[in-house]
Amino acid sequence: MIADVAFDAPVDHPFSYRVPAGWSLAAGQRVLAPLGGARRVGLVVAVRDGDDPGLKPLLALAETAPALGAAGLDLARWIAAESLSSLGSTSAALLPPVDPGAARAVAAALPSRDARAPARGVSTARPAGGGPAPGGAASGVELLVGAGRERRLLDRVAQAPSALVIVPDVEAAARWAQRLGKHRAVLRLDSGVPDGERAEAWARLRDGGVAVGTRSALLAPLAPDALLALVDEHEAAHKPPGPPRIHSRDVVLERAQRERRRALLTAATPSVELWWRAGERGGVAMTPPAPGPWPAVTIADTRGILRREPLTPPLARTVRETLAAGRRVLLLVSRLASSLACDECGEIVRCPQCALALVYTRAAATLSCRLCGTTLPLPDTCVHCQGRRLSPFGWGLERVEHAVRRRFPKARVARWDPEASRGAKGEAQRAAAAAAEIVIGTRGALRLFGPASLGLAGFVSPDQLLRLPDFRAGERMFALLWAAAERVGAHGSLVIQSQNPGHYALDAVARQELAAFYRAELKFRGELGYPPFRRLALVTVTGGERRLADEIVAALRASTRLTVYPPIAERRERARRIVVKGHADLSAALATALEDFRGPRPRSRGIIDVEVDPVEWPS
DNA sequence: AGCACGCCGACT
DNA sequence: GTCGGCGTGCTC
Repeated sequence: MIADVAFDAPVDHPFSYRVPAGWSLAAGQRVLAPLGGARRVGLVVAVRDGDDPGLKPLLALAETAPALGAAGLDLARWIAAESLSSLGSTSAALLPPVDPGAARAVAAALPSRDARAPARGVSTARPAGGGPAPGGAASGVELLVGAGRERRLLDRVAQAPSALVIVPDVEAAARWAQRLGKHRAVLRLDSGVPDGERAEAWARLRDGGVAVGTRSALLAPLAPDALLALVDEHEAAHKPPGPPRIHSRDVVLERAQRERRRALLTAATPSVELWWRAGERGGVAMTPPAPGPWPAVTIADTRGILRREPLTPPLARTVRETLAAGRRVLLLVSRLASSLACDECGEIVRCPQCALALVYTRAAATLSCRLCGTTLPLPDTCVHCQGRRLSPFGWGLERVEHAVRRRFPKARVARWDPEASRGAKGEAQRAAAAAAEIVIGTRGALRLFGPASLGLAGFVSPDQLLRLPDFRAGERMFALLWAAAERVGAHGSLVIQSQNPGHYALDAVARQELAAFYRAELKFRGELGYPPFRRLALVTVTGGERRLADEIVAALRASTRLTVYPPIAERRERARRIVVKGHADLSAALATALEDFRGPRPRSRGIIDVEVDPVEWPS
């Protein structure tokens, strides 16, 4: 017998090994094998008949039963293909860590057919989870939005015979394990528990039960009637850098469809992509959200002012009233963006083709588009109001803190700095923030406050988010404003200072009307050919010869399915970034176009990195 | 990804 | 005369 094994390495072809006599081995099982002189863990992707004396033998089993069944392995293949990544790196990121102790024990038990090797490991065993639910009647994907969505998810999981709940990060996993664990035991598949416990949870879940995990648990084998859930779909942590290079939501939707499984997704502010799929044709059901507690929302126009003083009279007044009422204040400041806006009307200088905020380079006195690469000289006047003052002005944490201390000298003020919020320094800062009456921070500071614990959330200049050179800038701002409103609740205030007071995102928050935002945003996305109507990919070319990037552009241009924007030099010198726009078949079109540059015998030196459906736009 | 092999500078 | 820099290339 020969086993084909995929490794966590940037080679996307498997390596073949001889299977020692007497072993029971199945695709989806991890093994230890010699590779490049080292013992490495790999995933068996196929077992076939044959005998090649030139092959090295496998060294040991890394687990007694396959971590993935046939369906799980196939889903991993789909993710790898969809993200143009290797199956080895993709599956390594989607499996629990191998317990080295257990691996040794398994090795010691072989090659004798020891009773400790469960029958499940035999290649004729049933697929480990992933089989279609009997009858197939239970399938369906539902999006839960609005007030009470988490309560509804808890109820639905409580009613389900079995469930896998995917959350954005380990902290959320601990929190949800506690919430779900009130009535029944909860298996944890995230890195917040010891590896042994995690591996055991992975193996037990296929027999039923409720499990919580981060995206690394997306392929966990499930009982046929298990519910699949994804919490806070809008969180960026569902697609962090690194493998698996796909959004967890896309895996959940694909898995639900393949396995005819019920799936629930919750979000305060769903991604535009998901909201669109919740429309008539997308196959995702959504109940219109019922209005929940909402603060009094004030939008303060800052056009033409706000150069010396970060707080407008409405915001300053509300801060004073909130402090007088003995309640806490959070002032939200956004990171400075390197783009220009009109001081008079607030209009942001944008690319005429792409509508992205143009990146302002002071030294070169130019504006350039991060998508299409267009570079323009600095304009003299605002295209909207003919105003003559265009500036990169913005408020940072320090400047706002200084101004607030001057204005409210008796108040306890603390700054919440995302850079310093970890470690011992973070603890001190956390304590200071917990005792403060006014906290000045970035979006991460919202986590400091429980529901309805805030008297006032004030946005000093959320327009800075709109100035980011990202087509999701509006979505980001909307999500942040909405999250703040939810934290304030019914008995507090939300004050939004803005140079764009008529922006549809502000209007939607003020009216507590989710649909109003998505209507306008989808119109914008459709007109300019952004997701969800078209798909994007970033191709970054590093190293190689000068001509490599040009050759790749030529290869991509040859595809009728792709629109290619010329390369933009990255800050890291020698790296050049190409933006590609495509359709639903983007991954396949990219794979075909780049065939000669990838694969086992690449025709070129240099690193070609492909990020499909990027969430974080490099700026 | 590791890890080796491979040709050009500062050391016992 | 060697030790070692990490640039290219392979790993079943």
